[in-house]
Amino acid sequence: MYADVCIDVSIEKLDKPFSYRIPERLSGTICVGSRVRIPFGAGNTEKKGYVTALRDEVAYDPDKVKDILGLVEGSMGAEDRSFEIAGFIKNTYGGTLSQALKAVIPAKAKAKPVEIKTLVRKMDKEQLLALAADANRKKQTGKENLIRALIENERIPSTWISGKLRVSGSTVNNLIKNGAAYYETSSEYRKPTAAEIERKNVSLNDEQARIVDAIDADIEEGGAGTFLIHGVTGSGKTEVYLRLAEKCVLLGRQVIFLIPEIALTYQTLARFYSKFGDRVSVFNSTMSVSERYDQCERAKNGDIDIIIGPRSALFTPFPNIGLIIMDEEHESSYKSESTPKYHAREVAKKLCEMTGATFVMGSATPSIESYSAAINGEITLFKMNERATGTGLPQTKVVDLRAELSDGNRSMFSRALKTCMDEALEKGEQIMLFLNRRGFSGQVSCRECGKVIMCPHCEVPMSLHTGSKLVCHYCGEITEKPALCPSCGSKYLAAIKAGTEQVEERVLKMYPGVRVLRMDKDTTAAKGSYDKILSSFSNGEAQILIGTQMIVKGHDFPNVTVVGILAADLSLGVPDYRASERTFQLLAQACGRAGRGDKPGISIIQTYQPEHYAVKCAAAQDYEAFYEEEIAYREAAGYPPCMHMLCIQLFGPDQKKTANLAHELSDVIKSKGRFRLLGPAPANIMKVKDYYRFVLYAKATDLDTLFEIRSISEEYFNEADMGQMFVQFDQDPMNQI
DNA sequence: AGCACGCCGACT
DNA sequence: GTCGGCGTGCTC
Repeated sequence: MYADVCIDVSIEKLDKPFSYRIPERLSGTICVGSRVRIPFGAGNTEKKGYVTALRDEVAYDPDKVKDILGLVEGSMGAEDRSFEIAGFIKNTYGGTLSQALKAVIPAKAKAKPVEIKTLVRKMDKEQLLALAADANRKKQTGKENLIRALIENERIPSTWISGKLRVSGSTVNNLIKNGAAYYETSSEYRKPTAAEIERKNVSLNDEQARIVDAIDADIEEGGAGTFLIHGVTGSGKTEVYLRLAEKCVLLGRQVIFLIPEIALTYQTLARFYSKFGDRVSVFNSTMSVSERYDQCERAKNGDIDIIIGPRSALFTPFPNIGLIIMDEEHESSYKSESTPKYHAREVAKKLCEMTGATFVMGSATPSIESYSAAINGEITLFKMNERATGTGLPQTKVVDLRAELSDGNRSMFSRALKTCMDEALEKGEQIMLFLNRRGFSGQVSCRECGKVIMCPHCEVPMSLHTGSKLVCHYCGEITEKPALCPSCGSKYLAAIKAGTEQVEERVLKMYPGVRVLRMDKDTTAAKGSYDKILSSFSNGEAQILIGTQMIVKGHDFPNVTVVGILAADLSLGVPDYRASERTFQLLAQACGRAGRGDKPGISIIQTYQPEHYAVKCAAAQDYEAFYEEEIAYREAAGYPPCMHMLCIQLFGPDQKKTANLAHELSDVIKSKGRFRLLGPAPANIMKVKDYYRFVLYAKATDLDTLFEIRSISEEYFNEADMGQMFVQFDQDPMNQI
């Protein structure tokens, strides 16, 4: 008997099955998914891998086939299921099988924390410069590069060395031997936090009961149905989830409850804890390897019924999944941002098909994909319109910043917002100022008429480069920046810039002595500072909270009566076909933040584009109207979900070579068939860490065409002289890193 | 990733 | 010539 083994190395060249003989003594103990030890390479170094298939004969030269050494002790083999999912991920999103397996297997080994190896500089810079010069003289380019990197950085993670720098291990060893640097290994351990218990007894309203009954029926018959609950904030979705979970557990099946990374709030957790006690567990990315392992063991042994966690919780090895719930379905954190770039929504769907589980998604602002699937009848839609608590929606007011400007108000606060802030401060109420900073990428807009310069071919805003050139990041179109606004002729045509720091400065100038908290990437860099800022605001330690996206998610502040959205349209200008959708979601969420307590609240949306449908619909809290406009745009412009897209990203240290590779690839793809290609164009952020990035977009009405393009590309890259260049595929180009 | 082979500069 | 070291290519 022979076995195909997928070896534990995430190098594309090795991403193929290697055949091994199963020796007599092991026959019967090895099956598909087994974790095995195998001799590999000329030196027969011991490697680990997963058995992907069993077979009676091998295609490879039988004389060269080696024996499997044995099973790996104390490790989790890949369950049949994780294997199937890994295959699905690899096929759908690209990447290697071992990468997919790594994403899918929740806990690999029993103990052993992940070791992070870092190369640390030991010699002083002069000595290293001498070494570098020596290496240069001997034409040892790899060594020279490594030394130069070491001169610039005191510490170099080992992933850089093999990845970015492409320096071989022997070169590193040589440097260590010379005493130029040494390896440092470190590991991290953290503990999961326990949520406190809070009991609540809620009865369902008619709307909730109707939904629970319908989905219950599907759970009971194992119908593997997919449901979307479109419910406004505060409509009691969590209670519905709880009832469904309860039903599922009663039937002896397990529940996976997915939440966006950022929304790991105690409010939700506490409600699950109070209902299910220690039969529920939490999974999160900061947990140590052994903690993860424990969770997996508990799940496998039937010690828990419910797991709550971000997208990785999807891979909990429950024996009999009956229900997967995805809360805040539209959140972008459900998509993995590193290879394999899978989307938890699609993987969850697949998992439900495999296990006969029911899939329930919920959101106040569903993604266009899901809603369109619901409209087309592919999934079942439920609406929850009643607010369970009975409080009305907050009042919203849209302020036209162009009018403010023409009335002589050049400050970032409109008169309406200023008045509301004055009043709230006087009454001792709290204020949230939300700065939509997503569109920082240099879109050019007219300060007088609000016109944003768009690419003539792609309907995305163009970005300003080197002061005078406008570039489209989707198709590569380049034009000169016009001196005057093409729409109204104004000379106030400039890239918009605004940051939370400037806002804070202004607020302090306007209200001296008022306590202000700022929350953005800078102030939340330290671990735990996120919760700290939110809780100190919640305790009333500050009256004004200024922040980016992160302040609008989840948290309830009952004392907040004014929400100010400064420059709402900034995120409309992101070169992304999803800009309107993101803007609508953010605005709708932000508006929902005001008046969550018993006091009435007001949200003020300041914008240069008050007539834009994303702004108008968010202010009116009208999702359907927004959807109609947005789907029409996607249909007309050929964007998902009306068409599928594939993003091919090319990275390389040499701008010209990388661009050439991108062009050659484009030609190769075009020569193989009549495919719809856009680009190549420089990526949104073209140069990151000395690597230049180029992107190519492919569009198709069916996914198979895109898969075909991907395999053509992969084939091309296997034969091309890639040097230090590499490539990434992304089935959904939402986040161009 | 890691091992062997082979090429190239440096040194006896 | 030989030695030592780094680039290159292959691994069931």
